[in-house]
Amino acid sequence: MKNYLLNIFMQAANKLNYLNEIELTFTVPNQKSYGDYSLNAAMILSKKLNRNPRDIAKEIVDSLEYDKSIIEKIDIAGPGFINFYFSSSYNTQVINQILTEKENFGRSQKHSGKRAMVEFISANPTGPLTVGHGRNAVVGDTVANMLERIGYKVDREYYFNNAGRQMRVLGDSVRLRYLELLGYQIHFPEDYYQGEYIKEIASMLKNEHGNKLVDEDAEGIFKQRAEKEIFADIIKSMERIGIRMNNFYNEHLLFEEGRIESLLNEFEKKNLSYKKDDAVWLKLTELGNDADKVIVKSSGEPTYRLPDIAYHITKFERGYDLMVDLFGSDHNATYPDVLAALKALGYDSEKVKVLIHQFVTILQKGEVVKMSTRKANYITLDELVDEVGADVVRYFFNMRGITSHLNFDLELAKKQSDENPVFYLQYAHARIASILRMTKEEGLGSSLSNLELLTTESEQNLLKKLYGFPDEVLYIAENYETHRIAIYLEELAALFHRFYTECRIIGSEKKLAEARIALCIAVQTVLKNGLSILGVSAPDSM
RNA sequence: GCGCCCAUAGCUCAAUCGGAUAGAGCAACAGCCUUCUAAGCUGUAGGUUAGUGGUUCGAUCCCACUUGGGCGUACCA
Repeated sequence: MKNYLLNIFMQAANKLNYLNEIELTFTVPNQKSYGDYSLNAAMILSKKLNRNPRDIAKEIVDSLEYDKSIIEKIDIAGPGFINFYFSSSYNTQVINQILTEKENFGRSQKHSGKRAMVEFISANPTGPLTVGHGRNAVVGDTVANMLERIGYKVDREYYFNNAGRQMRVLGDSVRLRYLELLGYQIHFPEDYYQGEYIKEIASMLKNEHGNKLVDEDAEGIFKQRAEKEIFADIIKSMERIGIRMNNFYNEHLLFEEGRIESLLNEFEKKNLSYKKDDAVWLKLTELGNDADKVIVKSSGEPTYRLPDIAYHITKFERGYDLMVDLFGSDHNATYPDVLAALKALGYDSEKVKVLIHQFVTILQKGEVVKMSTRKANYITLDELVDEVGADVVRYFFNMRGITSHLNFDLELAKKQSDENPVFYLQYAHARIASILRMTKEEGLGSSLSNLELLTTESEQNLLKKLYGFPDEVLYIAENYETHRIAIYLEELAALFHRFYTECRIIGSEKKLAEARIALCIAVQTVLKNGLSILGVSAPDSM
């Protein structure tokens, strides 16, 4: 539909030059009486041309040449909106398209040939994934899914570091628990990892090695084993909600390959760093940021900024056209440093898209749970999946815009699991599957030869909604607005449920019944395609 | 103090570059199953879009200030 409009406007632009000067945005009005698509160009132009918008609108409409069997009428309304009404028989053509393209309906080749990387989760292996990580995990995977739909070849990557103070503390936590199991008197510091999983790992080591490890230090087998077990756990948790990484990038590799060293040299050579108080500072103020930051501490250890920059350079070197980073809001101060440094080094930092999602506030018994992996005060993602299932978890985190703070009331999530909107979508899909089973028994199949019989309001509304799907996917993917897939699907499901209530298939005249079956298949296909972007299953029965 | 994000119906959230009468779900109330799944449908009620000013044909959206909240602001990651 939109493409047709763009076509006729391209022709009109030959006559009216000013149409070339603005971007034409066709929107779906929020009120049906304003047509299927609406254009506000006349109002925008009125300022530029200093003319009455309604006069401009009339001039535009008069210059359009269109097929009356496609566009039924064009109105000028309000201050100068141009409203387009498509014919009902044209609307039905979307069914042919969907039934031909099937799972590819909604895909676009706009960005084919390009490679993207989505970096997400990136939690260090110090403990299980929590509900807090869940939002990052689900949104990251969904962004990756969306980019794939618009043509990108996407890699999912998890960046982590297994060095540093936190990991030393982790190793020592396991060591102390191990000694404790062997009957030693220990003092377990408050700022050590308090979680049960530490004891479990210690217990494994005791079972396998007896008391042979008493003289080992924290950094050796204790830390290594902890990392291995925790990672195995993290990967299992990810798999439960359908996430599979292409690569795990260990920060340590940056040191091994000498990238940290050479990056430091490059900063020095380009006069972007200086020494002060035994530390090395990056001249971020000269690059437009607020303050210079330390990249190598006086102890000789680099701060996280340096490997972060080096890591992003590897992404450029690996040839990605788009690099998406998904962070929680606690990182909102760090990425400008990385981007500024990359730019100063000559990389096109526009190719890096940083998405910051706000935190999830967990409410348990009406109170806010402050999550801390170290203090073992957390609710794991696994516990949540056990409680409500993977589909609900994926849908819940995909339902809202990432800039919104998200309240997660655990009691409510459990109690209302039956009323979660995800079931509304899945129910629509299952209902259609059921219809298809029943109609088959009645000897009815789908037919595309009498689609023009689909003239009722609920049928027409469904058709128009279906038409919008590819545009919607493209828009959402290019703007990283994952939650709008959920909104679209809820609207589609609502239109279907209404259609279901108003329009019967079995019992209708055969030609009409078969056209309606075709419509059902089209709706089912789009529901399934949309749900698969979200990573939510589309059941055939519920 | 400074920076980023947020404030919309009782609750959780939408609103496609600034568009027409701000929409859903949940909760509440009133209806709809001898016929394809009632996990559904229909209707009612619910709003000074935190507040004040500004920009213009038009502001939930942009700007300024105020109030309230989240996260940062480390030689932690």
